[in-house]
Amino acid sequence: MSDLLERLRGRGWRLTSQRRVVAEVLDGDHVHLTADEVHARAADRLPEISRATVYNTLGELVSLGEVLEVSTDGRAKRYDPNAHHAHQHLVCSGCGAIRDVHPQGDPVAALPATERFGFVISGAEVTYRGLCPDCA
Amino acid sequence: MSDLLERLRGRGWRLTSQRRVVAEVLDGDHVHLTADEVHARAADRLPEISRATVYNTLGELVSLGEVLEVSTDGRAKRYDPNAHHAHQHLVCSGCGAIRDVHPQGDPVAALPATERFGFVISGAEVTYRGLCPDCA
DNA sequence: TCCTATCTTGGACTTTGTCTAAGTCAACAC
DNA sequence: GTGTTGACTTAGACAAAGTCCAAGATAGGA
Repeated sequence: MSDLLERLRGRGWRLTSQRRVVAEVLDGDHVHLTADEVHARAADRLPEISRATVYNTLGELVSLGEVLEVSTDGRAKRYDPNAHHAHQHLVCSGCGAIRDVHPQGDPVAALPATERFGFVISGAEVTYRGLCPDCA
Repeated sequence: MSDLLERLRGRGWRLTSQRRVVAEVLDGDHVHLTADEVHARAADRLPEISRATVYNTLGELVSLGEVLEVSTDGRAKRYDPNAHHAHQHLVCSGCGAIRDVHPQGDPVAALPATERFGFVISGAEVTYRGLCPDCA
């Protein structure tokens, strides 16, 4: 994730301790935290950080394409730092656990022209649902 | 939708005027209303209907499998009465318009066993994104 | 017609997210 | 190293979406 900070500096970002901590919290695989969870973990390291700053920083990371916004349950949005490798999500209907998964083929190709109604398609998001080994 | 009311009566539902109006509002193709929109349209016919009743009724219809809950934007959930024909959704990134679409093949089949991590998969939801003819 | 479990209501409350005005500070120039 | 300045952060008010509850109303069976 340190290269992320370099990329952000290259885009004219001021490198504040708050932004650094948010970026650090979002490091790793299969990370899908809500904004509140990001705030809680960031506050462990930087107790004064405000919710508004966490929301601002997450929004900036999303619009820069460094982080994906995922809403799998209609509740809080989740933030996925794995934005540079195409993937979909597998969600446990029992406990809500989320895994990144890689289906075969391109889902967009499965939509025939007659089913596109003149839309210019830019992409597709797939959410697989099921029960994880612990919940099954 | 009148057969829906019959099915509900068969399941022991009390047939109140509020439930009848909510079911009527949800009649038709390509209907994807938010709870607030359902409430507004229901209130046109039955001014005293409360938001709580609309939420209750929608929740009941969803758990009976008569209506699908769709959250395409992380904002308000939308309610889709087309629950008895498998379909996916195409959403305009410009204006938010939603169409029901029917991709080829089964998206679940595209997920190899090695990518299932021991989950028992129950289904998949696909959201296609793009620009509609008016917004393009 | 009466009874009662179920349903509805209004309003308080919670969660998630946005906005604003005032204060702070990173980065650049010197 | 010091000063300057515009971008950044903060606390708290606000808003949208949804849930919960106690009290009153009513559908449908007896």
